Amino acid sequence: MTEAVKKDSNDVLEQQTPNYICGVAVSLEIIGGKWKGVILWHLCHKTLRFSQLRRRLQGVTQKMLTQQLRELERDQLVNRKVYAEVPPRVEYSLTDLGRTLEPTLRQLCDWGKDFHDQHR
Amino acid sequence: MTEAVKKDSNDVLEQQTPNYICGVAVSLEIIGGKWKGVILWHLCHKTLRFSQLRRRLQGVTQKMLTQQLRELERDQLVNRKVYAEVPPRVEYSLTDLGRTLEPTLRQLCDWGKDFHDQHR
DNA sequence: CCCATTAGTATCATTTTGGGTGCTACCCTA
DNA sequence: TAGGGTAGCACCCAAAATGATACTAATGGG
Repeated sequence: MTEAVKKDSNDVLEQQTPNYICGVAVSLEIIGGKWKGVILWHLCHKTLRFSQLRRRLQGVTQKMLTQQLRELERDQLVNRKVYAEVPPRVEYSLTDLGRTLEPTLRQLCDWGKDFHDQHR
Repeated sequence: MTEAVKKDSNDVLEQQTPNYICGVAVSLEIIGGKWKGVILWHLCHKTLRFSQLRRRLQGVTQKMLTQQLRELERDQLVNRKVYAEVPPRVEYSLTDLGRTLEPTLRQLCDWGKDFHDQHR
């Protein structure tokens, strides 16, 4: 390994935020990627069924949406409720844990809009 | 195209956050990925030179770090200051625009830590 | 002289992510 | 009876992100 990590004596005490439990990294693993953040943000506003979500996420394929929702469900941010109806009906909503992301998502949304506006 | 987008009459007025300018998506494009968020978070605390940053980002390769920093610089979140010294010295710091991310990064960090703790 | 340090670049290879297509079952409507 | 709407799954492929490795130049220390 060329990338050996050596000690830096001027630097040892500055390690306030070690990478091995950097919260930022954890969060971005969960809500990162092309769709998850946006999915959660939509579900913040209201419970949606699969097809509603798909329409809101312009450009997402069925496969991707299913996949992302499965992962969010696995991470317990999203509830999946299946109704035994025909045609099928499945509703997605935020769990309590999912709701704890709301302020963060709001900030991401606001910041992103500002950024987008500035860069015109 | 099988994925045709049809109108949903029950749904038209619910489009509060159209995807084509969803701030969340914009933000995640900028700070998403494996390293950018963490890089910014470290630079929030203090200006760092390349090698210091590299030590803090356990596991990053030189190439990735350079690449991510170039993109952050291009997006005007990070300043790059080169000192004409030998051995070379390059310091990275947040721009004013970069600083506007601090509250968001703080929330991401806190949430990520909580999430990490809960899942043990 | 030899080696380490610094901040890179160039060239691969690999892994992760995202996407296209086709299939299903059931019911309703035209 | 044909077609549309629903929420998927399976399979294969393309593209993007990430990573490993080797190389550079200038200088100071031993």
